[in-house]
Amino acid sequence: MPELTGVQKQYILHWGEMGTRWGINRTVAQIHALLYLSPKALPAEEIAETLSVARSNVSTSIRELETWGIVRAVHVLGDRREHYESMKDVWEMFRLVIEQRKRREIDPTREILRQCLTDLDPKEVGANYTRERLEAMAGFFEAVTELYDQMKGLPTGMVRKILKMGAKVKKKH
Amino acid sequence: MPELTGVQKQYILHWGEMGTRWGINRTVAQIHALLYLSPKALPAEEIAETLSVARSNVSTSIRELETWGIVRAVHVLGDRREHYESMKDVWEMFRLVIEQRKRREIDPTREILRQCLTDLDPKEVGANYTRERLEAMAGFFEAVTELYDQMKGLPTGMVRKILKMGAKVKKKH
DNA sequence: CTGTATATTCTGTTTGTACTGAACGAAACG
DNA sequence: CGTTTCGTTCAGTACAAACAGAATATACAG
Repeated sequence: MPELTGVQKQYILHWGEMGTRWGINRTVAQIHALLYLSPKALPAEEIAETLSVARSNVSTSIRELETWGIVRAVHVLGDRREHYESMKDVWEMFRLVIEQRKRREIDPTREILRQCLTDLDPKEVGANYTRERLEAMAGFFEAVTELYDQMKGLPTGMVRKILKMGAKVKKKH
Repeated sequence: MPELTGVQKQYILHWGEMGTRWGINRTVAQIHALLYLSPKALPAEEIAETLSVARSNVSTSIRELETWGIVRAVHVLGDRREHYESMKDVWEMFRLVIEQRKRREIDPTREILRQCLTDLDPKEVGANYTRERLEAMAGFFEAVTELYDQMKGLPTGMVRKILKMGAKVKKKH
């Protein structure tokens, strides 16, 4: 992946842009896009050059991608540099990312909601209303978690099957 | 909603924190949390005081929440200020947010991917590999869109039913 | 029409994050 | 054992988003 073609550039730039919207930093997203498109693993230096960012930036970004488990270092014979490659299975990549965001964002929220419901003093003003609202919110997060648990084990093709079944159930009503 | 109770404070602060992680600004999220817990609509001033933020900040944040359709202004007899209230149906709220984020983030990405596949010149080096990767990614986004379309019309309880069916299908294999 | 209350827009400031370049450290090479 | 090559960490800088407060606009009351 020496010089980028127009299409590659477009994809990488767009991916970087999308990343920022999802709370993922632009460089991290761009590096991932680059590695995803690259048929072979790339050394840090080449990534830095290709994207015109500092090597230190590449270093920390790669670290983050590794933490997520969607990029890993591989070794090339006769080269002592680390080469980085992206996971290519798109479904698995998103599964990993979602799993971890769930852990960091959904789970703590469920926890807080439970805590709030425990702490809620029935004597204070409006406690009933507050409880009602918190319980509605908590119920939603429980359902989302359930949904996640159901989906996480499913192989790729399975999702579509279930979707079709869902469509049928919907029609009946 | 004059003074906040401990539980309310906890919820609002956490919600603000979560917001930032999802690319939603803290004040917007906090205001939403406040209105969600409030049994009655609140005027801008009271929101500003309760959360200790500038009224201008409240103004723009409310505007954003209104754009999403999860907060609206209501009028109170004998008071010419606008009072704001949050939608209380959690599922509907998230449906609205997701719908709009999909429009702004998923749809353009699908578009770009299609564009990239069209623009891809078979003659340039590695075109086959690039196409393979882009198609895998495009396929994923198509599936997500399909999933979204299937789900969007479903009433709340229906989701669980489908999940149960999914669980069964899974067991068979 | 004038004054007052409310809402919005604008401008400058603050704050937090991303990033660079340099310093440092560690591993391989000769 | 010194030198070179990589990789990481650190300190300062740059940038973008969020925010406060002032200025402006709008609507209502008397």
